[in-house]
Amino acid sequence: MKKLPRSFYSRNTITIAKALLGKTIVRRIGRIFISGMIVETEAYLHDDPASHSFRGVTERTKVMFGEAGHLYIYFTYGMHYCANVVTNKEGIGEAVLIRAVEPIEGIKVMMERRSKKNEVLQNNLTNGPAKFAQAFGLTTEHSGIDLTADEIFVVEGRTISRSEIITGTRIGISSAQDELLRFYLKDTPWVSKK
DNA sequence: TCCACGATCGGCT
DNA sequence: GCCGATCGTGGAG
Repeated sequence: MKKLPRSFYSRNTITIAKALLGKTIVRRIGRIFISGMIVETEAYLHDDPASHSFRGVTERTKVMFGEAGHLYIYFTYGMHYCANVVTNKEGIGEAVLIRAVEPIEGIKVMMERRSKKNEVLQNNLTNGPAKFAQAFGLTTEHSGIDLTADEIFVVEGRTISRSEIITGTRIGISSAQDELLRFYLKDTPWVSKK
């Protein structure tokens, strides 16, 4: 399957947040493939007080201001990582947070990383941004990786119709709480819990 | 230097 | 439903 090209990522961030739904994100580790269908995203914009880019370029956030189509991963709450896709033009500072995926390949590896039993049956493996990052083994060491290269990338998945996309408010933020910048697929048990 | 807080999760009541 | 874990980041002083 074909990787999404740079041009996919260097567009309007909200468009990309919706367009990523149904796509498959893949991590390759040697011959092992871990993949999942993206079912929930959030957009973080340049003039958005909830965005890490809001106060300008810092050591942590500089990759958000870099070229589109790279990963921005940050560490939070002293123990969790969250992964974003950098979007829009270089210098703008926007990204899409991947909040949840439906596991496809590498489920055994994901379960080992999450070190929990029956996670798949309970849809608990990747239904949250830090759970997804943990299952895929993503940390700040992977921040800045180019998604058009071979280690982590996104490919076409299921075709999603407009009516399948639910829009809502973002989760876990303390400013801009009313902005409708969260998008998820209807009728899937793999979205995060509120 | 210091320190409050966080794009969360899981366990406990 | 609530609360504690746990530490890097960056704004304040």
